[in-house]
Amino acid sequence: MAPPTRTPRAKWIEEGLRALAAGGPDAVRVEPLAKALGVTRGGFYWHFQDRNALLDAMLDTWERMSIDEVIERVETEGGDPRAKVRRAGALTLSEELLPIDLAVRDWARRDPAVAERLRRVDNRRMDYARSLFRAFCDDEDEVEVRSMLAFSLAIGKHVLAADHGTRTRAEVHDMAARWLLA
Amino acid sequence: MAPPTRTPRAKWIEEGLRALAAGGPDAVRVEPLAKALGVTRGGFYWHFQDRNALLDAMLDTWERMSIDEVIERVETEGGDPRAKVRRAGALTLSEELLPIDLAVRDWARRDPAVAERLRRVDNRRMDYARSLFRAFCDDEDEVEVRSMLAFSLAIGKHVLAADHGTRTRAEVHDMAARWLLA
DNA sequence: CACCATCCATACAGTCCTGTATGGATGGTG
DNA sequence: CACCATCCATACAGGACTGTATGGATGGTG
Repeated sequence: MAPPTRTPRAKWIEEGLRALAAGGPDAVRVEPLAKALGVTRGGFYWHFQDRNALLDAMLDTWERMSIDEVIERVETEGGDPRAKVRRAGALTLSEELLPIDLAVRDWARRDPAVAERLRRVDNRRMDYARSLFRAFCDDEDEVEVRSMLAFSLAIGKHVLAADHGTRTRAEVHDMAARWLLA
Repeated sequence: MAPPTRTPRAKWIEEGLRALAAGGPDAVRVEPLAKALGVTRGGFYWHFQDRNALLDAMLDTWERMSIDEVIERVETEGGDPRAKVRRAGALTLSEELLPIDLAVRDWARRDPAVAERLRRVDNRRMDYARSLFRAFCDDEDEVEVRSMLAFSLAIGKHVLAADHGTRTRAEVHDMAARWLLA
């Protein structure tokens, strides 16, 4: 019923996400992917209609990975709301997910379908952030401002290229996070 | 001495930046650029050694545009520090410069030379932001945090895809900015 | 052990791009 | 008006990739 496939669909998607993270959507090319997997393109067109079908499948798994799994992990681990905010930020922008997230974010600027997906994901993230901030912040405007700033800070941490003099980026990030969670 | 050149160097750079903003570095291709300018590639290789030389030249002019010109304009217009912060943010992420900035930021993730340029630019921006925040904020740690958050917010404003319920993005951004400038 | 689902290799036609070479065209300058 | 700097068109060779077609190979199942 389940023969041990050699290069199943998921492998192509995984390698595709790696390529996306490293070089953007234009770097997701069937031939190099096959080379990276040690095969030829032969099997690819058995799994996928064409290159676009792979791109779609990649976005599907990304959507699941970067929302459902993150929220689930944060909730099962528990902790107070402040800890959860930090944990959710750390998880969604983990070593593995961060480069994909940034690549998708850039991609969304030129592809409306990708933009729509990103909107869904960011909305769920913001909803979750709001729910956490509300636990220790009454004013609804302030909840919105803090959520927005927290999200911006999480992105900015990885996207800004500036130095911070004697401080490290992590130190500044931590001070800013403390400010937002006060 | 200066014959009215038909498609001078600057035209190629300008069109190249347009392509960069629209589709990232991979979209900066000589043939399509020529088509957009209504000529063939004939003249391109007279101005530039190769495609990479154009990319370099584009980054040169971007560096000038997005720092020197912005700071100069903010300083000549004057105003109090809080107004200057807002003005600098609005200018560096103007309709014209924003998409280029985001494209360069993404590009920097996979090209060390671009990353180095971005670092130079972001450092000058942060230095300028710090100098403005210091005008109404004594604690040096707080200056750093506010600068970092302000910069992150400016990026986040354009990069996050979430909605804000009944509020608009501009309203939330304005509330957040007020918070940071308090 | 025959069969069939699953996957792979190879070859081909077609597209789009790069960089180079070469021969103009155009218009201000001396 | 001849000249020269500046720019353009065209043609060529080569590279990387896409999608399709076709003929296997491999291994669990009945």
